[in-house]
Amino acid sequence: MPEPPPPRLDEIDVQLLDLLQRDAGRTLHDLGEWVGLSPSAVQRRIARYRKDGLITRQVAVLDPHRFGPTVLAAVLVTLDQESFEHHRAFAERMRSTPQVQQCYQVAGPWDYVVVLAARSMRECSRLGNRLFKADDNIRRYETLLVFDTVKTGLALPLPASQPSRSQDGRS
Amino acid sequence: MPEPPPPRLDEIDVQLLDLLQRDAGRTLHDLGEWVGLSPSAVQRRIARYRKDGLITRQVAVLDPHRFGPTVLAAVLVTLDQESFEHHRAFAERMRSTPQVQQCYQVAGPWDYVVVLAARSMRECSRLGNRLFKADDNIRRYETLLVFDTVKTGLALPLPASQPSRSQDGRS
DNA sequence: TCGGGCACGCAAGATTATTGCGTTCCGGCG
DNA sequence: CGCCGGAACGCAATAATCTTGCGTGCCCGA
Repeated sequence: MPEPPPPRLDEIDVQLLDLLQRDAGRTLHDLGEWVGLSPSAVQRRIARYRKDGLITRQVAVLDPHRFGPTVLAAVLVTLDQESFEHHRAFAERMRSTPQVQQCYQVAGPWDYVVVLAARSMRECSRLGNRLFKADDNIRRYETLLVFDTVKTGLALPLPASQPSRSQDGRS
Repeated sequence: MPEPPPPRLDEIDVQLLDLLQRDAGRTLHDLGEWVGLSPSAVQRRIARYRKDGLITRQVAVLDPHRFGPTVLAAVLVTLDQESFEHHRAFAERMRSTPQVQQCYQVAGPWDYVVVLAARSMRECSRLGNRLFKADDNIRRYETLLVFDTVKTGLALPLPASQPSRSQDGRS
Protein backbone atom coordinates (compact mmCIF):
# COMPACT_ATOMS: atom_id res chain seq x y z
CA MET A 1 0.00 0.00 0.00
CA PRO A 2 1.94 3.01 -1.30
CA GLU A 3 0.99 5.58 1.26
CA PRO A 4 3.92 7.66 2.44
CA PRO A 5 2.54 10.13 4.95
CA PRO A 6 0.93 13.08 3.17
CA PRO A 7 3.60 15.72 2.65
CA ARG A 8 3.22 18.77 4.80
CA LEU A 9 2.02 21.75 2.81
CA ASP A 10 2.51 25.35 3.71
CA GLU A 11 0.29 28.15 2.55
CA ILE A 12 2.21 28.68 -0.66
CA ASP A 13 1.93 25.01 -1.58
CA VAL A 14 -1.82 25.16 -1.16
CA GLN A 15 -2.06 28.31 -3.26
CA LEU A 16 0.06 26.83 -6.02
CA LEU A 17 -1.80 23.53 -6.12
CA ASP A 18 -5.08 25.34 -6.20
CA LEU A 19 -3.96 27.60 -9.03
CA LEU A 20 -2.67 24.62 -10.96
CA GLN A 21 -5.78 22.52 -10.60
CA ARG A 22 -7.79 25.39 -11.99
CA ASP A 23 -5.41 26.44 -14.74
CA ALA A 24 -2.21 24.57 -15.43
CA GLY A 25 -1.44 26.77 -18.41
CA ARG A 26 0.20 29.61 -16.51
CA THR A 27 3.90 30.29 -16.68
CA LEU A 28 6.20 29.83 -13.72
CA HIS A 29 6.64 33.57 -13.78
CA ASP A 30 2.92 34.21 -13.40
CA LEU A 31 2.56 31.64 -10.67
CA GLY A 32 5.53 33.08 -8.87
CA GLU A 33 4.10 36.56 -9.03
CA TRP A 34 0.83 35.27 -7.63
CA VAL A 35 2.33 33.59 -4.60
CA GLY A 36 5.33 35.87 -4.16
CA LEU A 37 8.11 33.53 -5.24
CA SER A 38 10.69 33.43 -8.00
CA PRO A 39 10.03 31.28 -11.05
CA SER A 40 12.74 28.84 -10.11
CA ALA A 41 11.36 28.35 -6.61
CA VAL A 42 7.94 27.69 -8.09
CA GLN A 43 9.40 25.23 -10.54
CA ARG A 44 11.16 23.33 -7.78
CA ARG A 45 8.00 23.09 -5.75
CA ILE A 46 5.99 21.82 -8.67
CA ALA A 47 8.66 19.24 -9.44
CA ARG A 48 8.27 18.05 -5.90
CA TYR A 49 4.48 17.79 -6.21
CA ARG A 50 4.98 15.54 -9.18
CA LYS A 51 7.58 13.42 -7.47
CA ASP A 52 5.35 13.02 -4.42
CA GLY A 53 2.39 12.11 -6.59
CA LEU A 54 0.28 15.06 -5.51
CA ILE A 55 -0.11 16.00 -9.15
CA THR A 56 -0.85 12.85 -11.11
CA ARG A 57 -1.17 14.32 -14.55
CA GLN A 58 -2.01 17.33 -16.62
CA VAL A 59 -4.89 17.20 -19.04
CA ALA A 60 -6.72 19.32 -21.57
CA VAL A 61 -10.43 19.62 -20.87
CA LEU A 62 -12.61 19.42 -23.94
CA ASP A 63 -16.03 20.98 -24.31
CA PRO A 64 -18.43 18.10 -25.07
CA HIS A 65 -20.97 20.25 -26.85
CA ARG A 66 -18.49 21.71 -29.28
CA PHE A 67 -18.18 18.28 -30.83
CA GLY A 68 -21.77 18.17 -31.91
CA PRO A 69 -24.55 16.50 -29.97
CA THR A 70 -23.44 14.87 -26.76
CA VAL A 71 -25.45 12.77 -24.38
CA LEU A 72 -24.38 12.39 -20.79
CA ALA A 73 -25.93 10.03 -18.31
CA ALA A 74 -25.46 8.92 -14.73
CA VAL A 75 -26.22 5.26 -14.24
CA LEU A 76 -26.94 3.55 -10.94
CA VAL A 77 -26.05 -0.12 -10.92
CA THR A 78 -26.61 -3.06 -8.59
CA LEU A 79 -24.83 -6.33 -9.19
CA ASP A 80 -26.50 -9.66 -8.67
CA GLN A 81 -23.70 -11.86 -7.42
CA GLU A 82 -21.43 -9.83 -5.23
CA SER A 83 -18.37 -12.05 -5.38
CA PHE A 84 -14.95 -10.50 -5.50
CA GLU A 85 -14.47 -11.79 -9.01
CA HIS A 86 -17.69 -10.28 -10.27
CA HIS A 87 -16.76 -6.90 -8.89
CA ARG A 88 -13.35 -7.11 -10.46
CA ALA A 89 -14.78 -8.01 -13.83
CA PHE A 90 -17.28 -5.17 -13.72
CA ALA A 91 -14.66 -2.63 -12.72
CA GLU A 92 -12.38 -3.78 -15.49
CA ARG A 93 -15.14 -3.35 -18.05
CA MET A 94 -15.77 0.19 -16.86
CA ARG A 95 -12.09 1.06 -17.02
CA SER A 96 -11.70 -0.24 -20.54
CA THR A 97 -14.74 1.53 -21.95
CA PRO A 98 -13.88 4.99 -23.24
CA GLN A 99 -17.43 6.25 -22.87
CA VAL A 100 -17.25 5.65 -19.15
CA GLN A 101 -15.95 8.90 -17.72
CA GLN A 102 -16.23 7.98 -14.10
CA CYS A 103 -17.16 4.97 -12.05
CA TYR A 104 -17.54 4.88 -8.28
CA GLN A 105 -18.29 1.92 -6.07
CA VAL A 106 -20.69 3.13 -3.43
CA ALA A 107 -22.38 2.15 -0.19
CA GLY A 108 -26.07 1.37 0.02
CA PRO A 109 -28.56 -0.43 -2.18
CA TRP A 110 -26.74 0.64 -5.32
CA ASP A 111 -23.29 -0.80 -5.94
CA TYR A 112 -21.95 1.62 -8.53
CA VAL A 113 -22.48 5.08 -9.93
CA VAL A 114 -21.31 5.38 -13.52
CA VAL A 115 -21.05 8.53 -15.61
CA LEU A 116 -21.35 7.97 -19.34
CA ALA A 117 -20.57 10.24 -22.27
CA ALA A 118 -21.92 9.29 -25.67
CA ARG A 119 -22.20 10.98 -29.05
CA SER A 120 -25.91 10.36 -29.43
CA MET A 121 -28.92 9.04 -27.63
CA ARG A 122 -28.66 5.97 -29.74
CA GLU A 123 -25.10 5.30 -28.71
CA CYS A 124 -26.02 5.93 -25.12
CA SER A 125 -28.77 3.36 -25.37
CA ARG A 126 -26.51 0.83 -27.03
CA LEU A 127 -23.95 1.44 -24.37
CA GLY A 128 -26.42 0.76 -21.62
CA ASN A 129 -27.40 -2.42 -23.34
CA ARG A 130 -23.88 -3.59 -23.84
CA LEU A 131 -22.53 -2.66 -20.44
CA PHE A 132 -25.44 -3.52 -18.23
CA LYS A 133 -28.25 -5.36 -19.98
CA ALA A 134 -26.02 -7.91 -21.64
CA ASP A 135 -24.35 -8.64 -18.34
CA ASP A 136 -26.42 -11.29 -16.60
CA ASN A 137 -24.81 -10.46 -13.32
CA ILE A 138 -26.50 -7.07 -13.14
CA ARG A 139 -29.56 -7.22 -10.99
CA ARG A 140 -30.83 -3.80 -11.84
CA TYR A 141 -29.72 -0.49 -13.26
CA GLU A 142 -31.27 2.92 -13.68
CA THR A 143 -30.22 5.51 -16.21
CA LEU A 144 -30.44 9.17 -15.26
CA LEU A 145 -30.13 11.14 -18.48
CA VAL A 146 -28.39 14.47 -18.00
CA PHE A 147 -30.43 17.50 -19.01
CA ASP A 148 -27.86 20.06 -18.02
CA THR A 149 -24.33 20.12 -16.69
CA VAL A 150 -24.41 22.61 -13.85
CA LYS A 151 -20.80 22.08 -12.86
CA THR A 152 -18.00 19.82 -13.87
CA GLY A 153 -14.39 19.29 -12.94
CA LEU A 154 -12.09 17.30 -10.73
CA ALA A 155 -10.90 20.08 -8.48
CA LEU A 156 -10.35 19.11 -4.86
CA PRO A 157 -11.05 21.30 -1.88
CA LEU A 158 -7.55 21.69 -0.47
CA PRO A 159 -6.87 21.24 3.21
CA ALA A 160 -6.13 24.41 5.10
CA SER A 161 -2.44 25.19 5.02
CA GLN A 162 -0.77 23.35 7.85
CA PRO A 163 1.46 25.70 9.84
CA SER A 164 4.25 23.13 9.55
CA ARG A 165 7.28 23.45 7.31
CA SER A 166 7.80 26.95 8.59
CA GLN A 167 11.53 26.84 7.98
CA ASP A 168 12.35 28.49 4.72
CA GLY A 169 14.90 30.96 3.58
CA ARG A 170 12.94 33.52 1.69
CA SER A 171 13.19 37.14 2.70
CA MET B 1 -26.91 30.27 -28.14
CA PRO B 2 -23.24 30.21 -29.12
CA GLU B 3 -23.18 27.17 -31.30
CA PRO B 4 -21.13 27.64 -34.43
CA PRO B 5 -21.33 24.38 -36.33
CA PRO B 6 -18.86 21.88 -34.88
CA PRO B 7 -15.58 22.26 -36.74
CA ARG B 8 -14.75 19.40 -39.04
CA LEU B 9 -11.98 17.26 -37.68
CA ASP B 10 -9.69 15.07 -39.68
CA GLU B 11 -7.95 12.04 -38.29
CA ILE B 12 -4.97 14.01 -37.04
CA ASP B 13 -7.22 16.40 -35.14
CA VAL B 14 -8.86 13.50 -33.39
CA GLN B 15 -5.53 11.95 -32.52
CA LEU B 16 -4.19 15.22 -31.17
CA LEU B 17 -7.24 16.00 -29.11
CA ASP B 18 -7.24 12.53 -27.69
CA LEU B 19 -3.58 12.73 -26.79
CA LEU B 20 -4.11 16.11 -25.18
CA GLN B 21 -7.08 15.11 -23.10
CA ARG B 22 -5.06 12.25 -21.70
CA ASP B 23 -1.78 14.09 -21.21
CA ALA B 24 -1.43 17.76 -21.96
CA GLY B 25 2.12 17.81 -20.70
CA ARG B 26 3.77 16.62 -23.91
CA THR B 27 5.85 18.93 -26.05
CA LEU B 28 4.80 20.00 -29.51
CA HIS B 29 7.72 17.98 -30.78
CA ASP B 30 6.44 14.78 -29.15
CA LEU B 31 2.91 15.34 -30.33
CA GLY B 32 4.16 16.03 -33.82
CA GLU B 33 6.17 12.86 -33.84
CA TRP B 34 3.15 10.92 -32.72
CA VAL B 35 0.85 12.15 -35.46
CA GLY B 36 3.48 12.74 -38.12
CA LEU B 37 3.51 16.53 -38.19
CA SER B 38 6.04 19.26 -37.46
CA PRO B 39 5.90 21.07 -34.13
CA SER B 40 4.71 24.26 -35.72
CA ALA B 41 1.87 22.54 -37.52
CA VAL B 42 0.82 20.95 -34.26
CA GLN B 43 1.00 24.27 -32.50
CA ARG B 44 -1.20 25.92 -35.11
CA ARG B 45 -3.79 23.20 -34.80
CA ILE B 46 -3.87 23.43 -31.04
CA ALA B 47 -4.21 27.19 -31.25
CA ARG B 48 -7.24 26.61 -33.43
CA TYR B 49 -8.77 24.18 -30.96
CA ARG B 50 -8.51 26.83 -28.32
CA LYS B 51 -9.94 29.53 -30.51
CA ASP B 52 -12.84 27.30 -31.48
CA GLY B 53 -13.47 26.40 -27.87
CA LEU B 54 -12.82 22.70 -28.34
CA ILE B 55 -10.26 22.91 -25.58
CA THR B 56 -11.68 24.95 -22.75
CA ARG B 57 -8.82 24.77 -20.32
CA GLN B 58 -5.84 22.89 -19.11
CA VAL B 59 -5.72 21.59 -15.57
CA ALA B 60 -3.52 19.66 -13.21
CA VAL B 61 -5.22 16.61 -11.74
CA LEU B 62 -4.48 16.05 -8.07
CA ASP B 63 -4.57 12.70 -6.31
CA PRO B 64 -7.17 13.02 -3.56
CA HIS B 65 -5.68 10.34 -1.36
CA ARG B 66 -2.25 11.90 -1.28
CA PHE B 67 -3.70 14.74 0.73
CA GLY B 68 -4.65 12.54 3.61
CA PRO B 69 -8.10 11.09 4.16
CA THR B 70 -10.63 12.02 1.52
CA VAL B 71 -14.31 11.25 1.42
CA LEU B 72 -16.18 11.23 -1.85
CA ALA B 73 -19.92 10.93 -2.23
CA ALA B 74 -22.55 10.94 -4.92
CA VAL B 75 -25.73 12.64 -3.82
CA LEU B 76 -29.12 12.28 -5.47
CA VAL B 77 -31.38 15.26 -4.94
CA THR B 78 -35.00 16.09 -5.59
CA LEU B 79 -36.27 19.63 -5.20
CA ASP B 80 -39.60 20.44 -3.70
CA GLN B 81 -40.74 23.49 -5.63
CA GLU B 82 -39.58 23.18 -9.19
CA SER B 83 -39.78 26.82 -10.14
CA PHE B 84 -37.22 28.29 -12.45
CA GLU B 85 -35.95 30.47 -9.66
CA HIS B 86 -35.49 27.58 -7.28
CA HIS B 87 -33.49 25.65 -9.83
CA ARG B 88 -31.32 28.66 -10.51
CA ALA B 89 -30.64 29.19 -6.84
CA PHE B 90 -29.73 25.55 -6.32
CA ALA B 91 -27.40 25.50 -9.31
CA GLU B 92 -25.71 28.65 -8.11
CA ARG B 93 -25.09 27.12 -4.71
CA MET B 94 -23.52 24.07 -6.29
CA ARG B 95 -21.28 26.18 -8.48
CA SER B 96 -20.04 28.28 -5.63
CA THR B 97 -19.24 25.39 -3.31
CA PRO B 98 -15.69 24.16 -3.79
CA GLN B 99 -16.47 20.71 -2.41
CA VAL B 100 -18.96 20.15 -5.22
CA GLN B 101 -16.92 18.59 -7.99
CA GLN B 102 -19.74 17.94 -10.36
CA CYS B 103 -23.44 18.64 -10.58
CA TYR B 104 -25.79 17.35 -13.24
CA GLN B 105 -29.45 18.09 -13.66
CA VAL B 106 -31.09 14.84 -14.69
CA ALA B 107 -34.33 13.35 -15.96
CA GLY B 108 -36.53 11.16 -13.81
CA PRO B 109 -37.61 11.19 -10.19
CA TRP B 110 -34.30 12.68 -9.09
CA ASP B 111 -33.54 16.24 -10.16
CA TYR B 112 -29.78 16.39 -9.60
CA VAL B 113 -26.77 14.19 -9.21
CA VAL B 114 -24.02 15.85 -7.20
CA VAL B 115 -20.49 14.60 -6.63
CA LEU B 116 -18.90 15.80 -3.41
CA ALA B 117 -15.29 15.72 -2.25
CA ALA B 118 -14.58 16.35 1.42
CA ARG B 119 -11.58 16.04 3.70
CA SER B 120 -13.36 13.89 6.28
CA MET B 121 -16.56 12.08 6.95
CA ARG B 122 -17.42 14.86 9.32
CA GLU B 123 -17.00 17.53 6.68
CA CYS B 124 -18.99 15.44 4.27
CA SER B 125 -21.81 15.20 6.75
CA ARG B 126 -21.73 18.90 7.48
CA LEU B 127 -21.73 19.61 3.80
CA GLY B 128 -24.81 17.49 3.25
CA ASN B 129 -26.51 19.31 6.07
CA ARG B 130 -25.58 22.71 4.78
CA LEU B 131 -26.31 22.12 1.15
CA PHE B 132 -29.39 19.97 1.34
CA LYS B 133 -30.86 19.64 4.80
CA ALA B 134 -30.79 23.35 5.53
CA ASP B 135 -32.51 24.08 2.24
CA ASP B 136 -36.23 23.82 2.86
CA ASN B 137 -36.85 23.48 -0.85
CA ILE B 138 -35.23 20.05 -0.97
CA ARG B 139 -37.83 17.36 -0.88
CA ARG B 140 -35.44 14.50 -0.49
CA TYR B 141 -31.82 13.57 -0.94
CA GLU B 142 -29.82 10.39 -0.72
CA THR B 143 -26.10 10.19 -0.10
CA LEU B 144 -24.13 7.40 -1.75
CA LEU B 145 -20.78 7.28 0.00
CA VAL B 146 -17.97 6.24 -2.30
CA PHE B 147 -16.07 3.13 -1.24
CA ASP B 148 -13.76 3.04 -4.19
CA THR B 149 -13.01 5.13 -7.24
CA VAL B 150 -12.89 2.66 -10.10
CA LYS B 151 -12.32 5.27 -12.75
CA THR B 152 -12.18 9.02 -12.91
CA GLY B 153 -11.58 11.67 -15.51
CA LEU B 154 -13.32 13.97 -17.95
CA ALA B 155 -12.11 12.38 -21.17
CA LEU B 156 -14.63 12.35 -23.99
CA PRO B 157 -15.04 9.59 -26.52
CA LEU B 158 -14.10 11.43 -29.69
CA PRO B 159 -16.20 11.14 -32.80
CA ALA B 160 -14.69 9.05 -35.55
CA SER B 161 -12.55 11.22 -37.80
CA GLN B 162 -14.76 12.75 -40.42
CA PRO B 163 -13.27 12.28 -43.87
CA SER B 164 -13.79 15.99 -44.51
CA ARG B 165 -11.03 18.58 -44.57
CA SER B 166 -8.98 16.30 -46.78
CA GLN B 167 -7.20 19.20 -48.39
CA ASP B 168 -3.88 19.71 -46.78
CA GLY B 169 -0.44 20.32 -48.05
CA ARG B 170 1.68 17.92 -46.12
CA SER B 171 4.02 15.61 -47.98
C1' DT C 1 -6.16 26.83 -66.85
C1' DC C 2 -5.53 30.13 -63.43
C1' DG C 3 -5.89 32.30 -58.72
C1' DG C 4 -7.07 32.17 -53.76
C1' DG C 5 -7.24 29.77 -49.61
C1' DC C 6 -5.18 26.70 -46.55
C1' DA C 7 -1.95 23.91 -44.31
C1' DC C 8 2.69 22.57 -44.32
C1' DG C 9 7.96 22.61 -43.16
C1' DC C 10 11.84 25.18 -42.09
C1' DA C 11 14.33 28.44 -39.68
C1' DA C 12 14.86 32.48 -36.91
C1' DG C 13 13.37 34.92 -32.78
C1' DA C 14 10.98 35.22 -28.38
C1' DT C 15 9.48 33.03 -24.21
C1' DT C 16 9.71 29.78 -20.82
C1' DA C 17 11.77 26.10 -18.20
C1' DT C 18 15.83 24.16 -15.90
C1' DT C 19 20.06 24.07 -13.43
C1' DG C 20 24.34 25.69 -10.94
C1' DC C 21 25.84 28.57 -7.41
C1' DG C 22 26.11 31.30 -3.44
C1' DT C 23 23.23 32.88 0.49
C1' DT C 24 20.13 32.77 4.44
C1' DC C 25 17.54 30.60 7.94
C1' DC C 26 16.72 27.07 11.22
C1' DG C 27 17.31 23.23 14.22
C1' DG C 28 20.29 19.78 16.29
C1' DC C 29 24.55 18.75 18.64
C1' DG C 30 28.79 19.14 20.61
C1' DC D 1 26.97 29.15 23.08
C1' DG D 2 28.87 28.31 18.64
C1' DC D 3 29.21 25.20 14.75
C1' DC D 4 27.29 22.18 11.07
C1' DG D 5 23.94 20.08 7.85
C1' DG D 6 19.65 20.44 5.54
C1' DA D 7 16.34 22.92 3.05
C1' DA D 8 14.66 26.62 0.32
C1' DC D 9 15.53 30.88 -1.86
C1' DG D 10 17.06 34.36 -5.66
C1' DC D 11 19.86 35.31 -9.41
C1' DA D 12 21.94 34.36 -13.63
C1' DA D 13 23.42 31.29 -17.34
C1' DT D 14 21.94 27.57 -20.15
C1' DA D 15 18.75 24.62 -22.33
C1' DA D 16 14.38 23.60 -24.09
C1' DT D 17 10.14 24.88 -25.94
C1' DC D 18 6.99 27.77 -28.14
C1' DT D 19 5.82 31.23 -31.68
C1' DT D 20 5.99 33.51 -36.03
C1' DG D 21 7.52 34.91 -40.78
C1' DC D 22 8.23 33.14 -45.13
C1' DG D 23 8.13 30.36 -49.19
C1' DT D 24 5.97 26.01 -51.19
C1' DG D 25 2.57 22.60 -52.65
C1' DC D 26 -2.16 21.08 -53.01
C1' DC D 27 -7.03 21.47 -53.82
C1' DC D 28 -11.08 23.79 -55.15
C1' DG D 29 -13.82 27.01 -57.62
C1' DA D 30 -14.06 30.35 -61.34
